[in-house]
Amino acid sequence: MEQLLQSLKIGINEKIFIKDPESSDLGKRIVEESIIMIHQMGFESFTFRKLGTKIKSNESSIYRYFENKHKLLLYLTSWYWGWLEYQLVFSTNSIPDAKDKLTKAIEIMTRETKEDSAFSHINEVLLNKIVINEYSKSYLTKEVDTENKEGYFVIYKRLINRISNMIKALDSSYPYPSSLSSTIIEGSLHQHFLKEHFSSLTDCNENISPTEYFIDLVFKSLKS
Amino acid sequence: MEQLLQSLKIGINEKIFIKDPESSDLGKRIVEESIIMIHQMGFESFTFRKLGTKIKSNESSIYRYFENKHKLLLYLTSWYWGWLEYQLVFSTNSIPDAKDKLTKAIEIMTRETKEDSAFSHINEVLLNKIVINEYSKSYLTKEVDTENKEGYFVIYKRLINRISNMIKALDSSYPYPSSLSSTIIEGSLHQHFLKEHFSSLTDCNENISPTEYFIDLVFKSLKS
DNA sequence: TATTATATGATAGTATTACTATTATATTTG
DNA sequence: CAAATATAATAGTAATACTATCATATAATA
Repeated sequence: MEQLLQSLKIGINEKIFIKDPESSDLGKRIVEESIIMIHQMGFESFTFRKLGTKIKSNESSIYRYFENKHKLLLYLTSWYWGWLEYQLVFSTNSIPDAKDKLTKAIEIMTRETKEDSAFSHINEVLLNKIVINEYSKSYLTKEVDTENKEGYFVIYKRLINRISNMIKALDSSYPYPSSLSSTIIEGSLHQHFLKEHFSSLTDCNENISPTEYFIDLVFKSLKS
Repeated sequence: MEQLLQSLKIGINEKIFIKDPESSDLGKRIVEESIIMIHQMGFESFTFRKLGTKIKSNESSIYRYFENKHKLLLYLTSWYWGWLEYQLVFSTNSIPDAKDKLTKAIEIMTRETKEDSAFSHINEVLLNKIVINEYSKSYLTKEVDTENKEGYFVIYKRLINRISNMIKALDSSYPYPSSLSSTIIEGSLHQHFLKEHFSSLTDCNENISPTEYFIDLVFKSLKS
C-alpha cells in the first residue's frame, strides 16, 4: 500500500495548472511550502508574494505554474481527494461483503489524517487540515458552474459517486444514496471543524470520532 | 405570525457593527442593497466602494456602520439565523408531541425560503441564497476562535442547540444529538447548493426536497 | 432662534494585493 | 557550442481595503 502510494502520481486536470508543478524542483517547492503556509496563515492571508519570499523564488515564477491562488487551492484539494480515492479503492477493492466494504469506506473518508507518508513533498496531515478549513471556498464561488464544466472537481465527484455506489450495492431501495454520500464526505469535514472550533455543536471529541457517528448514521438509514 | 415577525427586531451582537444599521435610513439601505449585491456578484467581488456607488452614498459612510465586509456578512447571516429561530420557536412551541415537534423543526430548517415577507428592507429569499453560498466563509477563517469568544455566532449556536434538545427529548439514548443537529443545518445548506451546482451529487431536485431526505435520515436514526 | 452635536459626503492618501510585462541570467538539451 | 527553456530581478498597473481630514447638512437642545 505505502509502496503503491509512493510511486503513484495523482492525475489532476491539466487545466488547473499552467505548468505541472510535479515537473520541476521549483514546482514541488511551490506545492510543499504553500501547504505549510496556507495551513499556518489561512487561505485569505496567503499570497504568491509571501510564498515567493519563503521559498526564495520569484513571485512571477510562481505565476508560471498557477494562474492564481484559487487554482493552487484547486490543485492541492484535487490532489488530496485523489490521494484519498486511491486509499479508498485499494482498501475496499478486495472486500466482498457490501456492508464491510461500506464500513471501510466510511472509515477512510471520515478519519483524520494523522501521519505524513513522507514519500513526497506533500504533507498529508497539513493538507487534510487545509481541506477541512478551506475546501468549501474552492466551490462557493460565482465561477463554480464554469469550473465544474472545465472538470476542476472531477476527482471529488468521482469519490462521492464511489461511495454512493457502495450504498446502492448494499441497499438498492434506499432513495438518497448520493445525498447520503455527499453528507458523509462534506459532513465529516464539518464535524472535524466543529470539534476544533465549536465543540458544543458536535458530540465528536477525543473519545467519539466522526467515523463512529457516520457509521451509526449510515447503517441506521440502510437496510442491511 | 407574520404580524409578529413584522414588529420583531432581531437581537444581533452589538460588537458586530459599529453603528446599528437599523438606527438610520442609510443603515437600512446598506443592509438592503448589500444583500442584493452580494447575491448578484458573490461575496468576493462585493466591495464597500461598489456598494457606496450603488446606494449613492460614500464608502467612508459605510465604514461607519461596519468595520469591513466580513462583519457585514456576520451581521446578515446572524440576522438570517435569528429570523429562522423566531420561525422555529413560534411554529414548534405549541406542539406537544416530541416527534411532531422535531418534524416541524426539520421542515423549517431545511426548506428553501420562497417568499419575501416584504415588511422590512431585508429580502429573505435572497438572504437565504447568500447563506447557502457564503455562510461557511464567515467561520472558515483564522479568526474563528476569537470571534466565537466575542459571541459572533451565538444565534447560530443557539439554533443548533434547540434542535439538539428536540432530538434529546425524543430519544434521550441517542448518542449524537449535537452532531445530528449540526448535520441537519449545515447539511441542508449543502444539499441546496448541490442541487443548484452539482446535481449528480445529490438526490434532491424539483421532486425530492432536502426536507424529505433529512426527515428520513433523522427518524431512522432515532428511536421513536 | 442660535448653538452645537451628530451624521453624512467629498476628497485624498496609503499599504497591500493580484497581477502583467520586460529584460537579464542561469540551466538544460540537442 | 548554440539554442531553447526556466528562472530571477525589477518595474509597473489597477484595484482593494482601508484611514484621515475637512466640509456640509440635518437634528437636538439651550
